[in-house]
Amino acid sequence: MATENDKPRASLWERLERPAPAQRQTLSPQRIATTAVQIADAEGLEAITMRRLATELGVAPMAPYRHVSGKDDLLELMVDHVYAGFQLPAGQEWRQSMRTLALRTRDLMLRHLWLAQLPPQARLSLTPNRMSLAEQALSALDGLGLDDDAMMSVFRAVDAYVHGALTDESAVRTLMHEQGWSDGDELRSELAPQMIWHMRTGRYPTFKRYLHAATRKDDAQWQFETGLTFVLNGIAATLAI
Amino acid sequence: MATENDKPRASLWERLERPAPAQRQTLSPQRIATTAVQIADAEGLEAITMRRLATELGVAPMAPYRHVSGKDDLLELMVDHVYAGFQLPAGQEWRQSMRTLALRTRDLMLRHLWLAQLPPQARLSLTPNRMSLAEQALSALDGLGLDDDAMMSVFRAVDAYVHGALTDESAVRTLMHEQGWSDGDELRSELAPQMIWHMRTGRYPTFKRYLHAATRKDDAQWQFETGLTFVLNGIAATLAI
DNA sequence: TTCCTTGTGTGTACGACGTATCCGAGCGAG
DNA sequence: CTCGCTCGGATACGTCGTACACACAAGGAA
Repeated sequence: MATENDKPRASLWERLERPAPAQRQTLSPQRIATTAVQIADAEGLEAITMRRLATELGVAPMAPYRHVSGKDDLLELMVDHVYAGFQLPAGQEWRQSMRTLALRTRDLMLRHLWLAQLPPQARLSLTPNRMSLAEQALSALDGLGLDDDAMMSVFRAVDAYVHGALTDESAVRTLMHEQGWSDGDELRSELAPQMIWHMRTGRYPTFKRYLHAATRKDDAQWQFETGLTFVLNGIAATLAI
Repeated sequence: MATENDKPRASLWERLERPAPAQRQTLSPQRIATTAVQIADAEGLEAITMRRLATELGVAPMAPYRHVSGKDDLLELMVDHVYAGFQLPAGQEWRQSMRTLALRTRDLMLRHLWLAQLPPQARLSLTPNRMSLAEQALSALDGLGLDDDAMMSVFRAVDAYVHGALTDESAVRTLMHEQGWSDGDELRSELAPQMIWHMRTGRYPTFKRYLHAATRKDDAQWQFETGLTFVLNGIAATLAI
């Protein structure tokens, strides 16, 4: 016969919403999520270890497994935790809503750099708070005369841009954090030898010119907003909204 | 005194370009890169293990360390390897160039799903082939009357959108590959219980409507191109080019 | 020739990791 | 009281990245 997994065990979110039988224990999904997020914020995603988590919780290594089925589950829980309370102001113009969505997502991802490094499972996970965010975004696009595919394409385009921009931005910050570099100058001075070597090959004249002439090289905020403006203007121009 | 790292050991790329002293050995960075990429393409990034790599090369576990300083170095080598030969057709309109850049990057990332899962170090690494790509993209934007910051912002916006869109797309494919699901139907039928449970909560009416009414839900290519059109139209409209 | 340096692969070993499995203590329901 | 459930503890296994000491080969200097 097949393996005995016929009853596939209620999903994480389903279990969480059940009555909670006398929640008096020292461990709970909430506490686990909070602690794990603290660790990851302070020391990066690699610091997230079932053992480290248990230590931080003052508990044996296997104890968290009672509440979380494994590391993948833990990561999903963390994602949902940081998205809690993400609210989009209602009743605004679509453009303002999408802009707010983008800026708040950026803030969130800069506060939790590990969000940009999650494995595929955790990226795709349909957590309640992320579902809620999608719902809010879609309903901000409702009533503009767009069909459902178009509405989703707008949301997805903004979301894709934001995540793409933030993978870069948080990779830089993660690197700085890991190396203990404090500002952009230190970063540049450490990476300079590599860059200089590349430039000396003479293969990248346009890039070299950029390095010398650009004035916004380190203005991540400006770069993000400039790209965001492209995206929003493109949506408006293409869909005539 | 400080640690004795005063001479910081030539960078990976610097070493690679040196004359190569009698390349008669069984191991070489090329062979290592090719083998590692094969493994990752076939079995995903988690299958990349120094030991597994060594086995595949028919060599002792520690042998590759002679050519690659560690796993991070290996990943950079792999990235450079798959970007080899990425050429943008010259002499085209900026819009066509950016579109080609986007479509080819998508192809590349779908062929090598692990590109979307790299750790921060490997994402940022300035490999020769990626530098060359940046150079080509920037020079395709040269001569349009844009200043250097604007040129880079165009490149970065397109790149950010592509990477953001592809993290989703390759997460889906990675999941399907790992689980052995062959098509989108199987994916959906496996994820359906989760989704149905969420929908039953009644919290996501707009999203639910989308699920029922949308016709492009599974057309990843259409979604990608639609978003890309937004971005390119937005660039054109904003910068008047 | 002989020696010695330099580059390359081998063997062994260590400390961390994720997690399977078995235990026992506590407690509410009958 | 006792049954059975829930929850944390203890132990253990296999795998990971990689430090380290060694062997062996080729080639230039003596």
